[in-house]
Amino acid sequence: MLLSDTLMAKEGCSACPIRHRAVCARCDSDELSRLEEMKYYRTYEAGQHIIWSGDRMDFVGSVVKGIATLTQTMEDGRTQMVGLLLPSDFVGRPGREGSAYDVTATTEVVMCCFRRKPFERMMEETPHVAHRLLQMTLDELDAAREWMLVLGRKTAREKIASLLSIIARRSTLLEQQAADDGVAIDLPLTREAMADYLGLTLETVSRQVSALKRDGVIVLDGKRRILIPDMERLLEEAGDDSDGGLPV
Amino acid sequence: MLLSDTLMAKEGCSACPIRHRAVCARCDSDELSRLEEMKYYRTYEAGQHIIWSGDRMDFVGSVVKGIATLTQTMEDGRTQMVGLLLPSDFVGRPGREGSAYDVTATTEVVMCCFRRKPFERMMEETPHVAHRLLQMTLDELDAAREWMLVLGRKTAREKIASLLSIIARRSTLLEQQAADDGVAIDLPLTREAMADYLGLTLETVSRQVSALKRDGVIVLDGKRRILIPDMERLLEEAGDDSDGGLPV
DNA sequence: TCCTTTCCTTGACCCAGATCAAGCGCAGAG
DNA sequence: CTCTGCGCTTGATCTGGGTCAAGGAAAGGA
Repeated sequence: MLLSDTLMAKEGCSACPIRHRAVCARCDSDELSRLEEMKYYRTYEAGQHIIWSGDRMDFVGSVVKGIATLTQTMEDGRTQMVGLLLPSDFVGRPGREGSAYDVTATTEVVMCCFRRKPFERMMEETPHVAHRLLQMTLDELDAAREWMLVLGRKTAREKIASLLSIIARRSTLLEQQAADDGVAIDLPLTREAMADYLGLTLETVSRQVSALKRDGVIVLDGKRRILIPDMERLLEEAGDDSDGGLPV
Repeated sequence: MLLSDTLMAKEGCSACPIRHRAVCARCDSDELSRLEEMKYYRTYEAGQHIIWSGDRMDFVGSVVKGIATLTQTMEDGRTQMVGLLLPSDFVGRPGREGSAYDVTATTEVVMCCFRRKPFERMMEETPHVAHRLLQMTLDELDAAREWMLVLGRKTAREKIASLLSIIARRSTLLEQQAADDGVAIDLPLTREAMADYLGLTLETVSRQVSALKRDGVIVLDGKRRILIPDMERLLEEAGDDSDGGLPV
């Protein structure tokens, strides 16, 4: 999700400030009102499963509030997070029956949903929506591939720094804070969830967070609130070649 | 790419047996002839770069013949393969200027290409194409996420088995061999390329391939040709929960 | 108030896979 | 036919991160 779109999302339809614009930034008013009639909201508590892997999925939607995770689990219990869903992120696969992943609410989550069939029908008729979804999916694909580099080739310290910089980038985009004297992020994940995202154990995550703190790369305010005094420094630690990077 | 589509691809337009159907399985003849006028072919030698990361990319296309890889590289030289392109796979990002990855020909590769701008224009006008591309991109996203589990949580032995089963699945789909008495695959990758795909070193790849051979899970015929006497056994070794799996 | 639970930290030790190093085998060049 | 180089294998050793284990701290709940 690009900055400009996020801004548009903020000034979007009053009932659902993010979703309409996120799904289709260029819909005309007819299409907007059709979307309006179709939509409904659902709230999930922290820890609740939104979708189980293998489940039949009869809706698609966007996260409006809160944070959800996409995870895959092997029979023996090893789990890997494959996506992090922040407000404005889309959930669901138009044209697919089932979900391949577990989707779980990390905090309380509000979703804006559409029943899948009518949504798919509308997608067929309104090219803009399909086009927008293609762009969003390409963004997700880029993010997934960037994460493959993190998982396959980075050290534990670099992995932590990568995760923090991605979360920092996304939350500064959403909150639009200038961040001249450092960025503060509210870490929405437990150490275990971070470990599942990074392909590490929670002990290693804890140790590396402590190490980054000891070395002055980050400042902890409690367990979950993290201050990043120097973003450049963090990106260096992450081994990122450019400050830019892809939308996640 | 689904089995049914691959079959359709095989009986598709004579000049380019795979591409038209791959891009749009449901185009009517007008659209097909427009595609026909736009297309051109390019051949790349083994080892040649098709696209450099960061390059402006003025075309999109499909692999018709040969194998190409998608890789990401850090400044210090660590590299991670993020995709494997077999015949019928699509290359390029409609709506994007540059490529985020290096695309390299592993064998001799024939690509069927379209200049990006006209292709994008056509995409706007023919919803089927956009829809088809969305489906293909969703497949790639699923494959990327499945790979995240491999990279983040599997052991070296499981990683090798996962790679072999994915290549076996894909090549049996393409070649349509029944494979009752085992599957034979022509490994199109060096040990180093396999290592880059799996987030390992080439020594570890070599050792684990030897171990799988010793344990009778695979049979080597030279360095590159691999026989899989029992596919179920291999999938077990890969730690895959189901024999099914996603299209890659 | 104390107790329980959940999340986190830190230490001690171990092992899978990395690193360093040597050598094999085959294909193409001379 | 030998030489050379590349891809591959295998051995020896090292180490980053996993595993096991012991608490600490903060947030409810009784």
